Amino acid sequence: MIPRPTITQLAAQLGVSPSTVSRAFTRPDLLRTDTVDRVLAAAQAVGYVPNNHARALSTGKAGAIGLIVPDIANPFFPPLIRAAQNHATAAGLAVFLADSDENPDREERLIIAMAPQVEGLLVVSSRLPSSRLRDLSGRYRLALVNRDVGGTFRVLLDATSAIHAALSHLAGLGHTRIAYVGGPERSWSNRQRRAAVEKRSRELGLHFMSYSAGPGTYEAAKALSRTVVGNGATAVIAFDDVLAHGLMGGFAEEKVDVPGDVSIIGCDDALATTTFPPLSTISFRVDEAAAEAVHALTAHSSPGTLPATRVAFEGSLVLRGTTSTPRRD
Amino acid sequence: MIPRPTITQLAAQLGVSPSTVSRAFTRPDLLRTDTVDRVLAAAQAVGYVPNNHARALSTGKAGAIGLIVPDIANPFFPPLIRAAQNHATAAGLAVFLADSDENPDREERLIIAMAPQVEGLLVVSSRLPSSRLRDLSGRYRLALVNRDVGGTFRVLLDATSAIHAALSHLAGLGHTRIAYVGGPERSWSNRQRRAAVEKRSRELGLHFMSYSAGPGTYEAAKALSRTVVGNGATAVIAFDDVLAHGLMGGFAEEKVDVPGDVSIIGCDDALATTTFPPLSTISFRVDEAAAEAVHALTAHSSPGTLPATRVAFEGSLVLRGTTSTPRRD
DNA sequence: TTGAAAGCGCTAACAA
DNA sequence: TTGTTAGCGCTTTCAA
Repeated sequence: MIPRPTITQLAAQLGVSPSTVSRAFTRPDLLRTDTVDRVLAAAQAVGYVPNNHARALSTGKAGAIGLIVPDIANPFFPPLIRAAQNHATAAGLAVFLADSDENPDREERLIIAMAPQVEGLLVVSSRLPSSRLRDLSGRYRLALVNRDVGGTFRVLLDATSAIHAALSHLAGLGHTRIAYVGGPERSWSNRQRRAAVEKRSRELGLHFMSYSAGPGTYEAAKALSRTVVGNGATAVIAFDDVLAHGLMGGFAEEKVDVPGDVSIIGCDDALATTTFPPLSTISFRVDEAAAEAVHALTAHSSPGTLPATRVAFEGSLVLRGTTSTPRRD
Repeated sequence: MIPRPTITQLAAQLGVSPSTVSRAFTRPDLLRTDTVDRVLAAAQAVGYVPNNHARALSTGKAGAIGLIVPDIANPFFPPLIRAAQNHATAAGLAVFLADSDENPDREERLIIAMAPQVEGLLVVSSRLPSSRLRDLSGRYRLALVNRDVGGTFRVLLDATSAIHAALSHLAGLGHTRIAYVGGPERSWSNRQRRAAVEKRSRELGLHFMSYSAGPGTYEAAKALSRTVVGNGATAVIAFDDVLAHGLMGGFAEEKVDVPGDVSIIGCDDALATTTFPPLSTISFRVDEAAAEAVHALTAHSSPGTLPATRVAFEGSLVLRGTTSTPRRD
């Protein structure tokens, strides 16, 4: 590992002051263009790279944001992470990623440990109680994603209208018995989606049934598949695509035809067309949501906590191959 | 955002020197236990958290490692990332994650940008040419995963013996025409796996065919499915589970039965039993590999570059439901 | 347009 | 066992 040249060494070598070198990088507008060029060229030549820690210490800006997700292995998160990463990079910031492992205590410890080292934290699909989140939001610069807590900055992926569309679609097909298969109980999205399915089902005069795939895993959903059809549901809306996929796996084993015997609609559009038949789902503009949150964090208009703001992106229903008219009995 | 107390303020408030506070955190063994307790209690009370940047600047240790992967959305990586994260956390280090987007140039830029800010970099499944990697490894503290470049520190997930087992298994079942469906050409794993399949096929007197699913996506593999069976393969070994899954998707659409008409074996065990039928695959001890690499990075025995070392973990064949005897023609 | 100097918060000799 | 002091590398007034 070649010892890294410092700003002072570069300056000495060039016969200028350290401030000049510094300015060549941070405020080139204050320097004559040829000095800037000279400094940059020399920096390039000796492989000078600014020391981020020194800069952070001096300026008080960390040059990084943090990103906390409950489960990186859930296919919903990687696109979100990538988007956040790209937007942060564009703003000249690195990103610290952490996985809370669906554990609220671990999540809180992560927030407290990371917050001081970064300019702000993107907390996605938090599993913390609202009161804790409100409290933490008052102490640290947090942008919540997919968690609707009053008094905080939050960007939401709102499935409500898409769920309405989904139920209208199913009702139009002739379905009358609808099941919702939920995911993690601490998930705001889960609660929101269940409520939307239930409310809209009642409005449309459909019979509503609710199930919970405890931990929200493929396996848990698969284990539920028999029960769901056994209770007469002809269409199911799943909390997310992982659960929808799990149900499909269960149905395949039990020779329950999708969509012949049962229609399925997932959520998140995380699986694209990798299921067979391709899964109908609810799609979100995840990239825009990430951009919004990152932007809020990096807009240095206000140095402290973010203003209480609620931004919601609506999802849209994407029909592929897992819905059809119910089988006549 | 409450302004963060500094070590000096805490010290003043306690009537001790800053060094005492510092030592309470870093070298408590040098202090009387009751002073340590007193300091820690006060720190807790006022919410003091050490400033990582100041510490890093002072000690020269960054308190973080970097992690670069080519595509976070590929299900192979999240478990690896989690494992690395857990081991790093256990060593008191944070982790910076970056996604190179399968782009070698971007990967190199990331290495150069991140290396100075961290204690070391875990570069997973690098897409850079070996010569670049060797060069970068000489300049920065890198631990490569899944890339076998002489002169570097690398930990490999070696599929060779498991592929031998897979081919013996298929040959035993009566298969004679084997196809390999490859992934990203820049992937060392891909080249290694293809070579292993080819070599072993010849040894067993099997007819070997090679295909490439260009970008290594589900869709690319799916598009290849017709060709593969069309050319008479009765068994296919895929570069990874994503490709295996894509082939299964294609076969399902074309009413080609798995494993009745064609047997499939994937690699990485990234999909668990979420396919139907459950995918036979090659499984690796990813967690151990990550631990090995993180450990090498954090073992401060040597401060500079890591020693040239080659650690290989063998994979194992996991038979689930996608292989059987070939259909008689 | 550039330089001098102070200081960001912490650690680590060296003293006491 | 604790305190004093001098930086770590950078930015940023303030002067020139």
